[in-house]
Amino acid sequence: MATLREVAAAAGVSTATASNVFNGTGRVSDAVRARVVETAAALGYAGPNPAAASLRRGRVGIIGVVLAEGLGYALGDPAAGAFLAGVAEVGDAADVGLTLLPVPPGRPDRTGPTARGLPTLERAIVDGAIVYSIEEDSPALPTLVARRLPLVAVDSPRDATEAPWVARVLVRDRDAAADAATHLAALGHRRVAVVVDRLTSAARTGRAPWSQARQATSSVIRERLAGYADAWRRAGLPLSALEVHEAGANSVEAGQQLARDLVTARAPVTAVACVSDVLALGMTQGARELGLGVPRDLSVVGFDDSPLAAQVGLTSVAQPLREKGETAARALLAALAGQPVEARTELPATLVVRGSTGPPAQGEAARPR
Amino acid sequence: MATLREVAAAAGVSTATASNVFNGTGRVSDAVRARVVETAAALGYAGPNPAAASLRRGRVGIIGVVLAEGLGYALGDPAAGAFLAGVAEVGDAADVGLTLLPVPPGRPDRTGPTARGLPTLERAIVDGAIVYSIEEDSPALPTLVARRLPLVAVDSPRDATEAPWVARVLVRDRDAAADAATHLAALGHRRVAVVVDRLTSAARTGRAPWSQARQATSSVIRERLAGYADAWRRAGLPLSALEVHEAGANSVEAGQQLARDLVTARAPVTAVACVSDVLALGMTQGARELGLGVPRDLSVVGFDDSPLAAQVGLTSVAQPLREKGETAARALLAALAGQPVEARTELPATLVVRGSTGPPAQGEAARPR
DNA sequence: TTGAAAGCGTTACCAA
DNA sequence: TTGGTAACGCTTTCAA
Repeated sequence: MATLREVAAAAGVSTATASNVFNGTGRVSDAVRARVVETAAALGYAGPNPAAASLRRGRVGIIGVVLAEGLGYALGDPAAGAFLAGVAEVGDAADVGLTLLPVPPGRPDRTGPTARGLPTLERAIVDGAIVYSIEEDSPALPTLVARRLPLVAVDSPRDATEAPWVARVLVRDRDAAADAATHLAALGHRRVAVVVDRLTSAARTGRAPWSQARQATSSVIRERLAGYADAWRRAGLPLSALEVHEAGANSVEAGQQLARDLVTARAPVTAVACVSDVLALGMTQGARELGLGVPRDLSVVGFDDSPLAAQVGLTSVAQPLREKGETAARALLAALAGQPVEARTELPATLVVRGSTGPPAQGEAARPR
Repeated sequence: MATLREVAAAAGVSTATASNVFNGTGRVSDAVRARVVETAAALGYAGPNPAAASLRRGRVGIIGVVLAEGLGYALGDPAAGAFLAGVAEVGDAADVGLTLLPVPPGRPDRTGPTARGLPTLERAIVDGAIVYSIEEDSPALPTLVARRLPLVAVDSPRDATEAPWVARVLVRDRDAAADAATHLAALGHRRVAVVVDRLTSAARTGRAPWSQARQATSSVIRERLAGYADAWRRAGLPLSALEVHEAGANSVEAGQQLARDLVTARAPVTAVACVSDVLALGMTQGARELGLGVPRDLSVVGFDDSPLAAQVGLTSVAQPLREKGETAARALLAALAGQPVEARTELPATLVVRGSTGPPAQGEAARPR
C-alpha cells in the first residue's frame, strides 16, 4: 500500500502539498495538483488512510447508535427502523457516518479497564453515541460515559451515572399510555391485560404482580405501565383487573404465544394493551388463530404506531419515532460541535384509534360510557 | 483528555507496560497492574484511543455494509433487516463491528481523488465492506475498489470494475422467479403484471416495455424479470400478456397506488408478481381497498419471503436472507484474515405457496391446468 | 517482568 | 503557493 509520503516523494512535492491535494484544502496550483493525482494513480494510492487522518484530526466523523438486543432483533422492530432513519437523515446531511453498536442483554457486567466486557463499546471508533432505549441495568451507558464521549440517551430519563453532559431525549409516553387505558375503559372494558416483552433482563413469561412490574428495568416500560395504571385508577377500576403479562420477547411470535395463554385463562380479558406494535400484531394473530374476532372478542392496542400499525389497522400510541431520531442526532452533533445542548427534550405521543379496539362483547362487562 | 503516556508517567511505568495493562497482552505483575489501573482512574483516563490503536495495529475491527437507498429506506424493507441480522451475527461472533454506509441513488458520480463524490465511502473507517444489492451504475463499488478494500458484493453478478478480489454472493432467484410465473400460469392466469420498484435510478411509474425492462440497472431485478419471462414463454404464453410495471419505489404505499392503476385498466390482469414482499403487500391492500378479493379477483406473489409474508399469508419466493448475510460476512472475514475466499457463492431460492394465489375468477381466463 | 524507542500515515502550523 | 516538521496516541519488537 502506497502512502502519502511515497506519493509526495514520487511527485516531487512535500507531504503537506500532497495532503492538500487530497483534502481540497489550501491552495495548490493546477500543475502540481495534476502531477500528484497522476502519480497517485500510477502508484495505486488509495487515498488518505482514514484511521491516520482521524487520529491526526481528533475526530472520526462517525457517531454510534447503541441498540439493545442485538442487531437482528432490533431491526425486527419497525420502530427501531424509523428511529434509525431519523438519525441517519441528520447524520447524512452532516456527512457523518453511523456505526451500529448492538448490546445483547445479559452479557456479564464486568468492570475495570482490563476486563473486556463490552469490547465493542469500549473500542468503538466514534465521536459520540446515541444510546437507544436500553435497560437501566445495562453496562452500556457507564462504559460509554467512562470514555467521556458526548452522549445522547434516548428513552432513559434516569441517569445512574451522574454524568452531567449526557443529553436526554424522551417521549411523554406515560400520558399517552394513560390515554390508551382510558380509551379501553371508556369502551367498557373491565378486565384488561397489559403486555410487555419483559420486565427484567431475564426472559420470563406469564403474569407478573404489579409490585414487580413497577421495578421494570427499562424506564420506558415503567413509564408506560405507570400510565396505564394511572388511567385505570382514575377510571375507578381496581388494579387487580389490569393484569401485567410478560411475553418473553418483543416479537410477533411471542405475542402470538401469549395470546393463546391469555385467551384460555379462567377469567379472560376483553382487551390487551401492548408496549409495542409487534407484540400487538402477535396478539391479534394469536387471537384470530383461536377463532376470536378483533375487536369483537378482543380489543388490541399497540404502541409506537409503526408503519405496521397503519397497515393492519391497529389502534396504537403514536410516538414521533423519526423525529426522535432526528432530535437525538441533532443534539449529538451540536454537542460534538461544542455548542450548548438541551439537557432534556420531551416529545409528545398521542393515541391513534383504529379498528382493533371496540366495546367488549355484550355481557362481558359494563356498557360503553 | 489524559493519554496513555501521562498515565504511564504518573504511575511510574513505561508506556509499554501501561499498554499491556490495557490490552491484557503480555505479562504484567499484579502490583504494577493495580497501580496503573488506579492511576488511570485518578486521571480520568478513558482507555486507549481507538483511532490511534487502529492506526498502529493496521486494522480497525469494523466492516462496512453498503446499502442502496439511504438508511431509512433500506431499513423499511424487512428483507434488508434479515440480511443485516445475518451479517451482524457473524460479525458479533468475531468481535467485529458494523458500520452502515448508505448510498442514496442519484448522487453525482464524480471521480478522481480530488472530487469528493462519496465522502462517506471514501473515508469510512472499515477493514472491508459488504456491498448489498446496489444498482450497477452506482459509483459505490468503484469507489471502494479504488481503496483496495477487501470486498464482498451481494446480488451483483457482473463486476464492472474487474477487481479480481471482490467475492460475490448470489441467490439463484432467476429459477425461483420462473417457478412463481409457472405457478401462476398453471393456476390459469393468462394476463399477469410483473411489478418492480423501478428499472433505473430515475423513479418512474407505469408500464414499461420489455425492451426497457431487460436493461434494468439492478441485476437482481433483471434476473427476476428474466425468470418470469422464461417461464412465461415456456408455458407457451405471449410476452405481451406479461406486463412490466414500475411502482416508483419499494414501499407499501407505492404498491398500493399502483394497484389502483392496474385494477382500473382496460384489460385488467388477474395476477401480479412483485419483486418484493413490501410491494406485494401494497398491491394486496390496494386491491382490497377497491373491493377486490385476494386471491379471488387478484392473485399476488411477493419476493423475499420476509417475515411479513408469513404473517399475512403471502405466496412468495423465499431466499435465505439471513444465510445470505452470514455467508457474505464469513467471506469478508476470511478475506480479512488472508484466507482464500470462494469467488462466487450461489444460494438457492424457492417458491413458497400461501393463500394469496389461486385460480382467476371464472371467465377471466382458461381453467387451471 | 519491564523499558526504550521506532514508527503507524496523516494533518496543520509556520516559514519561506 | 509550497515545504519542513512536529505532533496525534498508541503498539510492538528487542533488549535488559
